[in-house]
Amino acid sequence: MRYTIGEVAKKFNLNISTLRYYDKEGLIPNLEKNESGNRIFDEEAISGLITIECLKKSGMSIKDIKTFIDWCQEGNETLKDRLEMFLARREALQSQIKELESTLNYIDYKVEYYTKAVADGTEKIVKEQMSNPRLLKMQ
Amino acid sequence: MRYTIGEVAKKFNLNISTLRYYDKEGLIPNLEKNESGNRIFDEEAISGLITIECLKKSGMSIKDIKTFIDWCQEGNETLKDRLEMFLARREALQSQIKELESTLNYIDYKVEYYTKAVADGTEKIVKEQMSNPRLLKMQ
DNA sequence: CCTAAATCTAAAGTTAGGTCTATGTCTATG
DNA sequence: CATAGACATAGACCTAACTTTAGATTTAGG
Repeated sequence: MRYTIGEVAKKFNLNISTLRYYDKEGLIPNLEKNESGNRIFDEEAISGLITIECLKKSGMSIKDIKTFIDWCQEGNETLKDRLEMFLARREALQSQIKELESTLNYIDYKVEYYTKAVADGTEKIVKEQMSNPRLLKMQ
Repeated sequence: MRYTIGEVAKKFNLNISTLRYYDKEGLIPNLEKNESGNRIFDEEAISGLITIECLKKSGMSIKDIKTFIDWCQEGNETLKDRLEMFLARREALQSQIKELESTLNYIDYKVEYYTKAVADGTEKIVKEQMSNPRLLKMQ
């Protein structure tokens, strides 16, 4: 299948200018254009965008994604670099998830705290009762 | 305990100017100053900063954190707002974690892919073999 | 065929969240 | 008691990742 920029924008829930910006930054190599200059996204471009979205979600910068895309163009010589990059991304993601889980734990405590405060109609009581061990552990 | 801005910056691994910026933005209400104007962070300021860091990690903007801090100053009238905010934060965090886990799943696939590619010395073989079901599911 | 909607480029503008600079005062130590 | 290091303010600057604008061209449907 082949898509216009508008179709792709809708598909990925991205702004059209974001796609043009990615193209300008070199994230979509070999992007076809028709005779009058309109971009045509083929399966390869789409699958590239899926990877870009994934790397973005993993916290990578556009610049670093560009480096990866360049490696892909360079062929088998860069396979090891690419593997190492994904291994590093995996580590990064795993610790991000751990951090979010610990943040969630603190939020859970706050939910408990304010649930009680709302029930009491005042913060005073819960403030005295919950000099919380979990909170102390976090510091 | 009472701390100088430098000590707090070290404790939280924040830039000194970031703390001044937070102060300017109103995130640290009732911050004491000594006679010559130097900031003094007491237990309350520190515990506020812990909450700020937590809310930041949960993806909240400085502006929204400010709204919360203001609610805290306003007293018991805003308890319900605060509870609702933390409930919303919890939801947000839970879906962030889910999204990161799904991203991790895709990265895992890429690791597998490139591990095989590196072993083969070429991408060609793995590219043909792994027209991956997991990948297809993601799209 | 006509016109609204989609696309193009280049370049300027925006936003969040800091970070840095210049200039001056304060403080702690040998 | 000198002086290096910490702190202060105001305001300029920075970066990433878009987003908007202006002005021109193309495409698609009635």
